[in-house]
Amino acid sequence: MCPKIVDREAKKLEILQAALQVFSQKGISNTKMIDIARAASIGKGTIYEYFSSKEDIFITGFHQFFAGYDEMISNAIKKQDHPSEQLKVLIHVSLEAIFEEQKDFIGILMDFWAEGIRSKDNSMEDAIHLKEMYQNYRMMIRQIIDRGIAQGVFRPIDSMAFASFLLAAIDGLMLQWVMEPELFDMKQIAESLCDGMLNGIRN
Amino acid sequence: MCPKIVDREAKKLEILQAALQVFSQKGISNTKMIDIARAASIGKGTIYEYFSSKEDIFITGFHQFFAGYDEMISNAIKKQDHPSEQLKVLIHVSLEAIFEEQKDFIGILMDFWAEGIRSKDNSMEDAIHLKEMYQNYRMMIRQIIDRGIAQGVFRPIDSMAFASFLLAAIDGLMLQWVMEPELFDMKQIAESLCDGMLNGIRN
Amino acid sequence: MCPKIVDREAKKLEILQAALQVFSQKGISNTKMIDIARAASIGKGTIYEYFSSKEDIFITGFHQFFAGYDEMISNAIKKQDHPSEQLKVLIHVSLEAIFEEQKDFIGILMDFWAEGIRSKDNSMEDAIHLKEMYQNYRMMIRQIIDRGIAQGVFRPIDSMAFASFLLAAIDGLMLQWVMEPELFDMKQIAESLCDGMLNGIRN
Amino acid sequence: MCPKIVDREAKKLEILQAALQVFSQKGISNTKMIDIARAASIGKGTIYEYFSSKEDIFITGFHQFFAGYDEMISNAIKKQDHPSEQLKVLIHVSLEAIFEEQKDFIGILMDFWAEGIRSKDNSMEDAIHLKEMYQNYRMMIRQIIDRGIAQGVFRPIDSMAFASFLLAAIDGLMLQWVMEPELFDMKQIAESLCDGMLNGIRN
DNA sequence: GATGAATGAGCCTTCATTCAT
DNA sequence: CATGAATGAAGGCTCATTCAT
Repeated sequence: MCPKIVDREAKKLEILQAALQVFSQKGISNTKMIDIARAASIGKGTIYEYFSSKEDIFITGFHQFFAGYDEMISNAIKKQDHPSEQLKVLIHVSLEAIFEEQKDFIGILMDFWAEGIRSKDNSMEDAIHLKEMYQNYRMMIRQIIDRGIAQGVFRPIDSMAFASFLLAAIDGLMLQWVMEPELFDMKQIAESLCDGMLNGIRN
Repeated sequence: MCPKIVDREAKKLEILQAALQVFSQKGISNTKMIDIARAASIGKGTIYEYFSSKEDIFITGFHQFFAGYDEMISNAIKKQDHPSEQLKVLIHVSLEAIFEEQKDFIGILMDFWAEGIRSKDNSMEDAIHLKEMYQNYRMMIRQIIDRGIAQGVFRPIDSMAFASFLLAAIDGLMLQWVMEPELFDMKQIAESLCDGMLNGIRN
Repeated sequence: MCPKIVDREAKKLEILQAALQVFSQKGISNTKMIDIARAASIGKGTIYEYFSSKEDIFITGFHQFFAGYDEMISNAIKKQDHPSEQLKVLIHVSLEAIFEEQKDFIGILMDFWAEGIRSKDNSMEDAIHLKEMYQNYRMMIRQIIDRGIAQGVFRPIDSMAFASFLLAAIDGLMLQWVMEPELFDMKQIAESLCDGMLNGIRN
Repeated sequence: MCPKIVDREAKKLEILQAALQVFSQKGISNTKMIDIARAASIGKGTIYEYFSSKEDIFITGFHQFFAGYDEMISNAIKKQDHPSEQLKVLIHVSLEAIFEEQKDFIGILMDFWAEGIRSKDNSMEDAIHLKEMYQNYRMMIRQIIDRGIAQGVFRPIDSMAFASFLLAAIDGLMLQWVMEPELFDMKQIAESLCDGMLNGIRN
């Protein structure tokens, strides 16, 4: 709470934002410390006042990125009451919000993905936990479905399998969007996905 | 056609296979030229007799990998006549065959994906064409659907959108499988996907 | 004489003590300015209010260390009157006192030694004068011997050579003690050295 | 025995010699890899083909240096039969030979010494074993003495203590010689040391 | 053709020193 | 005066590529 700490935290965040920016543009393994320093308008050495290594920046960025993502979706869901609406919101936010609010950072999502997958054979495995992140996401979906089933608005489907398919569809669509943004109208795609999914499970 | 050339081509392929093997195990950016050389049981310098650079190996490997993938699917489809069967086969082969026949190479798929996406901001863009590969894949699906519609076995849906969704589901499921292979029984997942997709479009 | 100046000098000394402490523990080239600052419970920048550089600290510490050493021995000798006793005291103090009174600082002696020797090919040569320190020490011994010879208590030996040998023995024994303190009982060693030396020159 | 190995070993030795040369001139911690490379007339990276790190060079050099020293002394002793002669030879070789045959490398002895002592608080302790080297040296002396006592040529003194004193004298004299080479005539000093030591123990 | 020894550009990281507060 | 955040020069090390044999 003392001003020093606030300043340091703020600056650390600033550097992190700069790093995410650069990661997004050049890819993680192509990003040099000097790039981050320049992006943050600081000296190369200053980065090490706030992060212990390049990997530290990556991991911190990774978590911040997904924490923000999670929070965005959680918040959106909490505002809804009805399971159908919650599912709609989840799909829409997952696919749309990120492009609107963090359009610049979409490249990095793919990078984090790749690195996260790669981290299985890595020293980073303990720090990355992409698996757990997916589990959380899957759980979020399952709970919506299960509540919907309990309330009788959804048919008694295998909520786990459904969650996996929905997750797969969202990720897969993102992947295609990244490659050809001009080909996809995300809003419409999201709408279609909602329709398809809800039609399939509505009672 | 002279034997020398055949030999050269054969050796180039051998190196490529070795490279793919190593890429698969260590990730592309963690693979050193010496690793490839050792895997191919040749000298480090010899690689440069067949490839101009590490990037050349990557790009050639990239294309060979996806060409093989494409061919596998194309061949499987050709053996079928009925659009429903073709769709089934496409899904099964896409999800299963790769794991069965190239189980060792699954890691590399993710890597190529990541690099392919990354190549958008890269000098490699002209050489990678991940976009075109996706287009081809999408087209394969569209043609099946369109023929099915023409034959009256499928409802007159938006075949392009359908292809995108199917592609998305396949990619997304793969992604999840890579992270938690033990969680997914691919055969069953593929079956479910077939059912869901075909039910949605069958006339 | 104004209090400010006294304060400054006192603080400078405080920092120097802290520096010697750290030098002793970590070795000189492994000691960072931040270590000294922390040991002195001051800010890193504050050191530069009292010393112009790390080298300045080293040199000042070097001189203070040996000045203290010299003073200790000189004082001990002055309390004695008889040359034999003076020689005994010199040997005992040289070998024992430092371990008893400055046990913590024994590591640093070796470090200063090494740096002092190294300084021959160094920019520090002008500041270190290890050679002169040895000369002083040798002189101290010579004067005792010469007085002893004059008084007829010692045989008319080559006092310079004797001083060198005694110095050599003291340094060499220290060196061995540093490596294996548990192997040597300094008090006993000192006693033996006294006996041997005095026997050799006593009239 | 195959030529490759011979060449590699020869080159490794060449680099080591160059490194020792530079160590000797600039001190170990002031020696940069580029200095060694230039001294060996090779590229910076080439060093790493033969040594894994700067520390590796230091440790290898350290051992080679002392191994050479040991061998020189052992060989000289073996040529003598009588304990008195062996002791004489040991003293002379220890003090003289190194200056004559490796005059250029005398600076490095001090450096290795300093580093060896410092290594007590170091990760290098396991690799350096300065303590063991001293033990070996001490043992060499003890065996000569013990044999002399057994043969009745030496008085029944404490051979361990004697060895320590002799060692101390040798090291201490070296130390002074390094600082003021012009002040000492090593041959004469060695002669005096022989006389003193032998007189003290001869039966 | 095949090889692996040699290379040096380029990277991450450290740390003595500076300077605005 | 005191401070510690900021700095950038410098160093150890890696590795894709070259080239003499």
